[in-house]
Amino acid sequence: MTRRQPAPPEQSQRRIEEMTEALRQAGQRITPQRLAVLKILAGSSEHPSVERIYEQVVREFPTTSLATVYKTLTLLKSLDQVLELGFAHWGSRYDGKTPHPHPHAVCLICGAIADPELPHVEEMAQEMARRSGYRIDRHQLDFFGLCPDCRKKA
Amino acid sequence: MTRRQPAPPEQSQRRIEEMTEALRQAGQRITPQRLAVLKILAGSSEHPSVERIYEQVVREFPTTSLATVYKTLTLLKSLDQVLELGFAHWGSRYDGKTPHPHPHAVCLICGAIADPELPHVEEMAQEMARRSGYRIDRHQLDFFGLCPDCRKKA
DNA sequence: TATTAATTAAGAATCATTTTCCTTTTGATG
DNA sequence: CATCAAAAGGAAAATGATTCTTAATTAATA
Ligand SMILES: [Mn+2]
Ligand SMILES: [Mn+2]
Ligand SMILES: [Zn+2]
Ligand SMILES: [Zn+2]
Repeated sequence: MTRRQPAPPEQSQRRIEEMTEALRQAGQRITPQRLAVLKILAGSSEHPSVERIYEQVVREFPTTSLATVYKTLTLLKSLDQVLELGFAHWGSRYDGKTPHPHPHAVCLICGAIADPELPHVEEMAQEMARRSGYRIDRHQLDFFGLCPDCRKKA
Repeated sequence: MTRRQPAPPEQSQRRIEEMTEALRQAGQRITPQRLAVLKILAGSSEHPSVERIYEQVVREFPTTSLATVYKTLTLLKSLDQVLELGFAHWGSRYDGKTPHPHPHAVCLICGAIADPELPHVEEMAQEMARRSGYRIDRHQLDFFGLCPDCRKKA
């Protein structure tokens, strides 16, 4: 007897547990639909859109509505278990693997999103706080351009 | 006889001329409505919203429609004469004084936006290009928190 | 099993922005 | 100055992502 679904890699597994634990601690139920959303967030590094998450949840639970996906994301956001990348013109994208703020490279053609580690980000946030007088709580640092694939094709 | 309107400061005046010149070079007409939008953009450091710009234009030209403001902003964006700060949840804000990308501090309570000079921004963009393999064309670097006023009140 | 609260589905509503379509204005030309 | 074509403006409808509302379903637990 073979597995129908490939087992999630351990790192993804760990994130699923972190997220379910966060929900439990907040007194929230782990429903099948929520678990499906969690798994997609923990297993995907493409920074999926709501629509993309919904497509995948519907495969497993065909009656699921978009609103449920939105609500689950709002809930996870409030627990800092997912990072929302809010774009004005293309709708939001979500990162469930690395839920704290970090910089992103965004392809203007195909929408691919990469998140390489960048040094000096925290220093920059502190410098911004110092110079502006604002208390800085979070940031969204987006660099827009063309991904390697689209550069070749362009 | 006194002036009804305060004369715009020279720096603002220079920006108005730059913008009108850019429109002319693009073969676009300088209509009264467009000029009104230009003046507001050149004279305001609050990073006004569309709504805010509209309010002020309507004072001078009461029949102006929101669509005209949107169309003018789209035109100015295409000429790189205004910088759009696109926020997913609060609508866009515009900077006509400094139309090239630069970092901002955004108050989550009152919506105030500051733009102190920050060093090492270009280095960071280059580092992002190097590490991601993307060709980076522009960026939007937003730091969210509380402005000095709202810190006191909170 | 009964009680209660949480969650869900489905569709309506919202809100910023864009589009459509018609009217007005503009600038060139005679 | 009169005429005309093109550009721009105005009003309202359309759009699209997101949120809200309501009623039905489900889960927790007494
Ligand atoms: Mn990321
Ligand atoms: Mn600015
Ligand atoms: Zn690409
Ligand atoms: Zn404030």
